[in-house]
Amino acid sequence: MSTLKDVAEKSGVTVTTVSRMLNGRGYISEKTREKINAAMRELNYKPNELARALSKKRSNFIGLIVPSASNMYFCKVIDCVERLVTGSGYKLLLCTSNDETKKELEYFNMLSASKVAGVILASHTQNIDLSVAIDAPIISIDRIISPRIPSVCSDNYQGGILAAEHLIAKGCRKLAHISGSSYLNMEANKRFFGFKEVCEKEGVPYVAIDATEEQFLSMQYENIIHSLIDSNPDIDGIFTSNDIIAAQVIKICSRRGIRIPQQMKVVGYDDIDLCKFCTPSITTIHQPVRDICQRAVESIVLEQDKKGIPIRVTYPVTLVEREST
Amino acid sequence: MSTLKDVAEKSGVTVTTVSRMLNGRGYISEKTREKINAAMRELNYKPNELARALSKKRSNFIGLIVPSASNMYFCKVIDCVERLVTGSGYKLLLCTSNDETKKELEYFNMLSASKVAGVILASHTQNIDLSVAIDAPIISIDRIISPRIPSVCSDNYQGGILAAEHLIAKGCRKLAHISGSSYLNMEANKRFFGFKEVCEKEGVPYVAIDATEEQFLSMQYENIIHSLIDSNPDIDGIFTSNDIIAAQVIKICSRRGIRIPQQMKVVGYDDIDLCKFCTPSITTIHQPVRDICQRAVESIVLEQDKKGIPIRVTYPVTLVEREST
DNA sequence: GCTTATATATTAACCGTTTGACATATAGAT
DNA sequence: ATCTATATGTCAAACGGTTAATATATAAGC
Repeated sequence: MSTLKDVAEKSGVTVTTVSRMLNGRGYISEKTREKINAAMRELNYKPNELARALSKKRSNFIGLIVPSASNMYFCKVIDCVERLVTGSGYKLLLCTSNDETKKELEYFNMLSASKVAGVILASHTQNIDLSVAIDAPIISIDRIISPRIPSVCSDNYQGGILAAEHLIAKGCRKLAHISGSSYLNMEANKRFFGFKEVCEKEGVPYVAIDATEEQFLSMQYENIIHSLIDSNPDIDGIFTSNDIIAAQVIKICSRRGIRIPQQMKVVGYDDIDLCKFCTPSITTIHQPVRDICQRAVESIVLEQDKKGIPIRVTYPVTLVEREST
Repeated sequence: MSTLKDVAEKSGVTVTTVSRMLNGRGYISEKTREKINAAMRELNYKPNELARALSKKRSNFIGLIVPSASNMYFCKVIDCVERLVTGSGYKLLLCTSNDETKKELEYFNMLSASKVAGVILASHTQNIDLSVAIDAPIISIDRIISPRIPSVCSDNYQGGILAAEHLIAKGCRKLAHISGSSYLNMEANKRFFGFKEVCEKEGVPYVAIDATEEQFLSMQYENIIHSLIDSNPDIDGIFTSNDIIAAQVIKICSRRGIRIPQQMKVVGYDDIDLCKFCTPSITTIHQPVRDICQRAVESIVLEQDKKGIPIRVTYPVTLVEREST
């Protein structure tokens, strides 16, 4: 593996000159530039990123912490972030925390030790001031972690409003809401508040139940869905806080012979691919994941040059109507 | 941010002593060990991983290249690999190649420049000898890339056999096979060969169609499914090369009023979460993703110490029966 | 008491870059 | 011919670790 020194020797200049060219500082004659380029090509030179980062006291890694990579919503986040990070000349260090604070802290230490350029947090960690643990910009996605850490969210409150309005407009007389684990993501609770507000304004009765953290991670909600329907057989519309719950509602209704959308209408949340693949396909609230991720990555990149970034950014959501309503 | 030197000064020894302790080389008195530990704690010292890697000429990053992170099968791979990599003291650099050779090469150069400890390839790159591009162990998942690059696969041929046998045992009289893009993953083609062999042995007629690369990436197979059914209205069993196609078959049958499993039986491949969430749920061939990933990560770790690893490893698959058959 | 083995600490070079300080060459202005 | 800008290049010290070679202290063996 050839080094800067090899390139310098081969092209008859010093390492400083080569480095200067590589980093676009100072002046370089066209002739020298040519010589260096030729040498680099000939030696198949690739700058050692570790040495470079050590010297600059900053790597071009960006850390992304998600609870899990097997949850389809986070997959979308991972996919978007990876493309954006790479597109901006950085590299993605992926961390899955299982939503455990202990693991999140370990990852923070690890990322800090690798001198990452920034961290994007899509995992919980309520009320922990992580900024002390790392000397790099942090930004959280769809969660507000502490007053000082910037966040980029979608309009969860509005999402709840859209869902409730849609169900009511479609003729539902009694609604239900099933949330993910409200403990894990306080922001997402706003979906319920929006939903609730509309129900109350329109005088439509509703019930609400909350899944546990364990259910969220294992993605198994059958039990609570069954008991919800058992104890409220008159419900004709369900708004779920994520699409995975919605898919299971559909499954259970089908088993129980409840026809969708005739007897029961379902609105999910997130708009993951699953919505399209289900039969019937799922009406849902579309989160602008791409926009959110783009903002997050941009923030990290901008903060490299100490440019100020807004502390709170909110993107609008939209309702996507499919077969389940 | 404190350094080794700070720790050494604070505990009244030299950096070598501290480093020696950190790396568990040579001898350290219990007293010294205590002093150093106290100093490290007090200074909240974290070794700079970049410096360490530079010095050792090898980082503890492991690169994973997948076509896309939004495909549910690869999500599972990402999730498994991340956990295993972290569990072995490494960090995951995630790369999404879109199955483009050019991008894969770029990623290889990038990974090489970051002195990764190894690369796990779950993306195509047929017949390119990537080992020249990087001085680190490479291992491919579910693909055979070149004679010299080790791979870990599941038994695709057997998967095809299980699927066909199951459909025939369930009473199907005419079968169809829809493959992903056979161009992208030659290994997966063996699923068809296994399927074909059983059909021929049992004297069951079949048709086979192949999706395009574009369809694989966009996950939209509706067109070919419609035309398959249009031109072969007598098919009563379909074996698809991945679960996403299977979900769409179910969707289209439902639209066309073809009842599943009564009039049409469907077997998918991979056993991603989607199978459970679909209505009806999907019978599929289960790939032991965890085992495969574990083997892959272990291989990379073992090769750090130049331990030999087998060039080809194959894991068995199983059929998981659900509602679609 | 002297030699040897074992335990512990030190010095300094190296990993591959970046970069501030400084040197030299060239050309234009006076 | 001298002075000043401007262009081009060089030296050497960081960055934060690792590690081979070497020195010193301690205990054991005879």
